[in-house]
Amino acid sequence: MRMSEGVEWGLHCCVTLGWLDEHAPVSIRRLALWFDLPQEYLKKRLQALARAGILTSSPGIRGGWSLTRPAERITVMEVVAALEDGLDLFRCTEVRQRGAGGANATDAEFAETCGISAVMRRAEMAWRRELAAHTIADLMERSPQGAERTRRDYLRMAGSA
Amino acid sequence: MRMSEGVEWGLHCCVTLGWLDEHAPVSIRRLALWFDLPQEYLKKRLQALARAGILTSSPGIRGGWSLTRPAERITVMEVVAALEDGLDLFRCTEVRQRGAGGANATDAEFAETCGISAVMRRAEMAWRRELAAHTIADLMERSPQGAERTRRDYLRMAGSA
DNA sequence: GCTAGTGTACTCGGATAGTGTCTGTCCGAGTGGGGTTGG
DNA sequence: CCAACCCCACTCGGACAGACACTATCCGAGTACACTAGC
Repeated sequence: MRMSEGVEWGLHCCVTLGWLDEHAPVSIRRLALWFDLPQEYLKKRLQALARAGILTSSPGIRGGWSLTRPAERITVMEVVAALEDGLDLFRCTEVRQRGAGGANATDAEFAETCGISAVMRRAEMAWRRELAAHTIADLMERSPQGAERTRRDYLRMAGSA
Repeated sequence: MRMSEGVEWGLHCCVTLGWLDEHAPVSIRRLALWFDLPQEYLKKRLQALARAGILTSSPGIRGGWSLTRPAERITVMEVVAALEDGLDLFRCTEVRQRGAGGANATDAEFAETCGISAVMRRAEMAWRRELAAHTIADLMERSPQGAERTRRDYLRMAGSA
């Protein structure tokens, strides 16, 4: 069970787009160059973020990607949810009802949720709560050096490439 | 990102083995029949739990599987960790250091951990903490009907099959 | 009666194959701005 | 000088292929108990 790598890419891109807000929109080519990521696949991930209302894309020769909202109002949870389709870490398949073990149970017993499922759900909620407690703006503030360097080097790259 | 189904199976098996403690060991054939699961693959999952010191297997005609410890001292976290190899939901690949974006950074900047990685780690810790707070015994107590029914029907099944 | 041998029901570990998701690439189609051409 | 046109860099969405983990099955080998055969 590993989270898809695209989540990391998406978060870095959101932070970078936040830093480069005044130079928005940023093209996928430059973003891919910036992080040395496969351009076509990264595009797919950003499209997923667009469908979730986190990013906007503008077509045309000066087009590219930008945040739809101020970074203070985009939680890490939203980004993760947009990039991980189902988002259910644990999916209860009601094993308890299958086979000889579940054959002679009353309906009442299965009416209440499986204890295992309940514990898993609690844990997932704790995980989500933590992710929802942090925003893209938090991540931007966390690395002021990165912000400065990104703005500086991005302009240099934009000039040459 | 979905947790492997074997985790659910493993937890149900641990709870069942806890309930059937006095009839231990329980053979893999009966466990697979009990939940209508593929016997050979379930065996592999239980072997993983044995490697983690959660279950013991005994060979021979009266052999089978049993818990190594009282259910009060087996946490859900342990079972999940044993069945999910890596267990790192999020794995930081240091995207920030790659490409043009990381080219001109000082070493000092990358010395401290990536903010994204830190947030993810916090969330994972919250998840693990919740899983570690519950034991197999908790799950056993949560469904007294299941306990009674399991003991009753298991004996019936053991008699016929 | 005791011992050795045999059979059975289990476990262990390796080998192999199907399936689904994640990763990655390619292509045709659409769009907006800028440069060019013609009046 | 102005307007119409064309080109370019960008986006969108679908199609497709490879890598990898998860799921599933099969097989040979080892082990403990029960039962049987022979002394």
